[in-house]
Amino acid sequence: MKIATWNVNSLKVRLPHVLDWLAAEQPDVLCLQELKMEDSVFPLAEIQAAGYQAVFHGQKTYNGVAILSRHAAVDVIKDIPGFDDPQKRIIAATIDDVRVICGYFPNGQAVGSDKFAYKLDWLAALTEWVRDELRQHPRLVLTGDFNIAPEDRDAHPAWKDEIHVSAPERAAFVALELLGLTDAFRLFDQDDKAFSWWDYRMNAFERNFGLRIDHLLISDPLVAECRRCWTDTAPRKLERPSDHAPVLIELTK
DNA sequence: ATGGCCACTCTAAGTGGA
Repeated sequence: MKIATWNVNSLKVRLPHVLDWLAAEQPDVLCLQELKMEDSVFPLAEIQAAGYQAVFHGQKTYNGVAILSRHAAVDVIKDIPGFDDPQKRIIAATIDDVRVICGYFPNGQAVGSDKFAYKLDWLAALTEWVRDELRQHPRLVLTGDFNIAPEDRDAHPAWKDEIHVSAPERAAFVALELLGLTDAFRLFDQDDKAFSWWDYRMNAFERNFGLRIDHLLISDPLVAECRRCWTDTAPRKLERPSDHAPVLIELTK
């Protein structure tokens, strides 16, 4: 089973890239973030024509998440239960025997800002909810755009004490791991300076000034089955790319 | 590196992203 995550930064603009990538990589599950569109205009027909089903939770201009899958997605949850939030950032579903939680974590803008406080509140609510989800679904993946680079090696050295790398954000990431989740990327040898996002400005991609902020955290039964985790930088090289690259895991079952 | 980009929006500049 192959499970992927990709912040597409507008599904309207990136739909051709997504369809090409589905055909090339043939993932069983693809989690998308930053759709930036309402459900009424979600391109369901095009995705179905590519051989995928979809559940989605969209929003105009900002946010929006979706799970595309070969097989049916059931027990769908949208938003963090009990957390009052107008921003559409969470969708969860069970596909085959794996619980998939797809999240577009808040950016936070700047350490100490109102948006930073929202990010930490959101992370705390997420953590308590995922604890419950894990009890019900031992085979679980929490994936998406976390907007957190968990360690120094996950950020270009120019990023210091800023948003995405601050101590409170990294502590929140560790709190998720302490639920019994493992950063699949670090199960395997990886290249140095392996990132998943690069700024559109300053030729950041060509110079590899990036961050690793898109993750797949997997529960212990899936750790035992995980044989590969990698970032596919090919879509970042296309004309008019998303600023994020897809990240994938491959499970033996 | 800190800007210079990109997507979006009551199609103008302004907001937000990371």
